[in-house]
Amino acid sequence: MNDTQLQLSNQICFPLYSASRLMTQAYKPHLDELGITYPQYLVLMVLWENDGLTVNQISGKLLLKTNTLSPLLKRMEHMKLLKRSRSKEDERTVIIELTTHGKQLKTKALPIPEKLVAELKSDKIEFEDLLALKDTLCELISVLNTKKVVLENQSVEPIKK
Amino acid sequence: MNDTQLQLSNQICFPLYSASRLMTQAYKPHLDELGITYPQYLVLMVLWENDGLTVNQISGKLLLKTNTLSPLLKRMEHMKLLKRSRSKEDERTVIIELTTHGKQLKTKALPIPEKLVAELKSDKIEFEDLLALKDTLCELISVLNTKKVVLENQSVEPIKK
DNA sequence: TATATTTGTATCGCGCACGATATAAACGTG
DNA sequence: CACGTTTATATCGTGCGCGATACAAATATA
Repeated sequence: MNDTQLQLSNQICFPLYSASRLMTQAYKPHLDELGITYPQYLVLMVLWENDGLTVNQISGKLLLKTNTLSPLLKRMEHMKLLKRSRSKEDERTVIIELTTHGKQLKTKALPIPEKLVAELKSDKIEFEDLLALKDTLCELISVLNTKKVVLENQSVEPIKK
Repeated sequence: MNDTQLQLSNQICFPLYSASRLMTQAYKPHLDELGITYPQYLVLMVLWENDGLTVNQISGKLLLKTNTLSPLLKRMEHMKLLKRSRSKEDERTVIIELTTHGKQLKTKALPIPEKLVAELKSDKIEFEDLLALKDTLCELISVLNTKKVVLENQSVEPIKK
């Protein structure tokens, strides 16, 4: 293990952290016009694609814990963006469905990605770089997400026999 | 503008957001042993490299607003990690200096990056991919950070004459 | 069928992040 | 020197994000 690698992991995580915050900030003025935050936008995107999901299903798609989603969804219900209701088949699960207002926001949200791409346009960044960025990020997420499950299983395994 | 491009900003922003959170989660067990959080670790890294910076200077290095840093630094002072003191030359600025405890943590933090690299090791991710990821992220940060300054200036310009 | 375990969601406490605002020190300009 | 402006930091309110915990419904097991 040499010094290059030692420095690299520091330099991967911090740019990741900063880029993520700056990107969210770049979305903000556009989302402000819809009166929603970035996490709320994520929930809406999931529901626009597939309405009527349970809290657990949204949790799986956004990689957010349910203790983050519960209050988030409750706020969105107060904002009349969606409706929460217990499932008839399984009283534990909560079904999340978009209201008319929630569905209508999709039209207003459609031009946002285009605006962001325009803002990101730069002499320095090639389109191919962004595609490669996306691919590596997804690999990274896959590895980190799998690793987490493994660690969780490891801690559970000794208990069950 | 085709569909691929239209969706790209979402396809970039969400992985960025998820990868950042998962990375912070991956750091957590290691930072727990030092009794610090990831943002606190960032502050320490900055100070280990260059002690005695002002709040503004730390803000510039971490791209965090001072209204985020003020309480963060205050918590770290209570934890006996650093000392805050007003500058003699300019009573407005606050100098942040590491305590002996804060300096000593560096030794315990040194092996952390190595452990993280080991955890990230995977068949799917090449070392070169991580280097490219870092480079593109830094370009992205540069563009987003510059854009923000430009937007701020634009909103100020009309006021001053 | 009782009881133990698992599952799905919610609540609580804490630490960020950030926009808006406040405040005192420093600076600039007439 | 007076006074308006800028600068450095802090405070406040809100919304995440998550670990720990709670709890009821569903499921498994004895």
